This record gives sequence, structure tokens and C-alpha cells, in this order.
Amino acid sequence: MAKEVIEKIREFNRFYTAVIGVTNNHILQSDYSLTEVRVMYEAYYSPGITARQLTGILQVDEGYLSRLIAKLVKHKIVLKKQSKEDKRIYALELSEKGKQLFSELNRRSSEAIATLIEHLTTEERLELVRLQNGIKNLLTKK
Amino acid sequence: MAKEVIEKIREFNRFYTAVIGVTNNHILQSDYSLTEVRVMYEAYYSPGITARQLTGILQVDEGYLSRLIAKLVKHKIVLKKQSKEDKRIYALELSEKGKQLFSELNRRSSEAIATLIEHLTTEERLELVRLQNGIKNLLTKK
DNA sequence: ATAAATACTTGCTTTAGGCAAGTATTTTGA
DNA sequence: TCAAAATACTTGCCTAAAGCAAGTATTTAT
Repeated sequence: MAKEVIEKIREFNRFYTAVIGVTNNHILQSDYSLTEVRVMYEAYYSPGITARQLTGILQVDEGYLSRLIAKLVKHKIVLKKQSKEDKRIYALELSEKGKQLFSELNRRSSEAIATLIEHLTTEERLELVRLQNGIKNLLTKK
Repeated sequence: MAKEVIEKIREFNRFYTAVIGVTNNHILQSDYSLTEVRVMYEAYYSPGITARQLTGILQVDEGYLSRLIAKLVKHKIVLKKQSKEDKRIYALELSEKGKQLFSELNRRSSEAIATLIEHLTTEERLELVRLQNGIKNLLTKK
């Protein structure tokens, strides 16, 4: 396997780790951890999702997740409804307050990205997206 | 600011966060934390670096870093030499053992990347690197 | 010569997150 | 059909990561 190719990919990964760090900074300034925000994200885009499914997606311990969800429920950010068909299962979704918080976090994240690309022309921004899509296509192909 | 562009960049960031997670997995299987390995990285590529400089680069608390360095010194991975000109300062570098460990971690990281791109042709791999360089150039320009 | 600044250390605390045992419920197989 | 196994979640206990703030030693500036 070509050694320089791997080394260059690793270098890009280091570079992009820093980029992601900057754009994730808004979360560190909220009262919630990255994992908690990821739960909000999933609850927002997949309302009705269960703790079980989340452990698979987020790759975190179910005990930890249970407590984490309990916290979000206590803060009235997440709603937890017991399933009628299977009482072991709880459907999760964002409350109105949760949706507001989530959109505020999104707004701040977008701001961080806007800052990142503020010095680029419209053409360059489109080029950036094009390059990113190319990477995603290569790495998810097959 | 074009909303879809930002949304697409955020989507790519989520995607690439997962990619980096997979390729960083090798570190989680070592006896050292991500931050500890980052210290090794800096000590390897910038021998003589100080704790002070590292707090800036790694963005971690200086107290935490102090203990972390003490651990690496205790494990004989990092060497710490007090500066003669300014006794408050200590120059850090990797010991032979540290270099060996670091190269072992590098080897495993490379393996993870190799797996990531194993189904790509040589052409596609070069294309991937080209795309990544394009992104880096755009985001660091000016 | 002393006050302020700098580099690092140390005590204390919080938070993230894992492991394993426990409870309630549902599914399965003799 | 009903006991055993499986599933979904909870809880107690623990460790590691990391921050904050006060402390020490040294250097720099007034």
C-alpha cells in the first residue's frame, strides 16, 4: 500500500480534526455535552427513536445513555413515551423547548462555519462543497 | 450567507467525524489517551517543545497537562530537561522508548487508514488525496 | 529591591463514560 | 402453557479525563 498516500490522508485528518474542533466549539459553550447534543440531533431527525437504537448509533454505554436521557427528560428537553405494545420500550422525541434549544445550537454551529468560510468567494465555497462530496462518495462507495 | 452551503459543510463534518473516529480507534486500544498521544506527536515533531506551548496547541488545561507529562516522564516515554537559561522552563522530547511506542501507534493508525481505502483503486486513492489537498488549501488560504 | 509576570505544580472537584448486576416485560421452546 | 431465555431499560459502583484555583519557583520590569 502506497505509504505517502496514507501519510497524506493522516495529515489531512489531523488538519480536519482541528477544523471540526473549531466548529464544535459552540457545543462546549452550551450546558450540554457533545453526546447529549448528539442525542438531541437523533431525537430531532428520528422522533420516536429508542435508547436501544441510540446505543447503536452513538456507540455509548447503555447505562450512561439511560442517565443521560433521564437528565434531558428532567430538563424537559426530551419527551419519553412508553410504548403501548411493548412496555419495555420508550419512544424519544424533542419537546418544544428541546427543539428551540437544538435550533439555537444549530444556529451557533452555522455561525462558526460561516466564520470559517467568510473569506472565500461564492465560487470557492461551492468548490469546497464539491470537494467534500467527492470525498464522501469515495469513502462510502461500494 | 448561502444556507445550503453551510448545511452541506455541516453534513460533511458529521460524516468525517465518524471517519476520524474509526481511524483513531487504534489509540483507544493503547494504554494512552488521545491527548497523551497528541503530546507524543508534538514532542516527536517539535522536540524541545514546552508545556506552555502545548497548552496553546492542544487547548488543554495546564494543570492537567502537567500531570499528563509527569505520567509520560514516569513511564520513560518523554524526557524533560530543565532549561539552563530559564529554570522555569522544561524542554520536552521523546525518549527512545517513546519513539518506538509512537512509531508503533503510527503503524496501527496507518493500518486503519489502509483498511478505510482498501476497496479503492490506485487512481481513486490519488483522487482522494487531491480532494483533501483542495479542501486544506481552501480553508487555509489567505 | 520589590512588584508583577511567567512556567509549572498540586489539591480539589466535576464530568464523561464504562461495567455489571438488577428489574420489568416479552418471546421462545419443551 | 409455562419456565427459561432474551430484550429494554435502570441503578450502583467505579475509573479516567479534564478543569479550576491556589501555590511555588524563577525571571522580568519598575
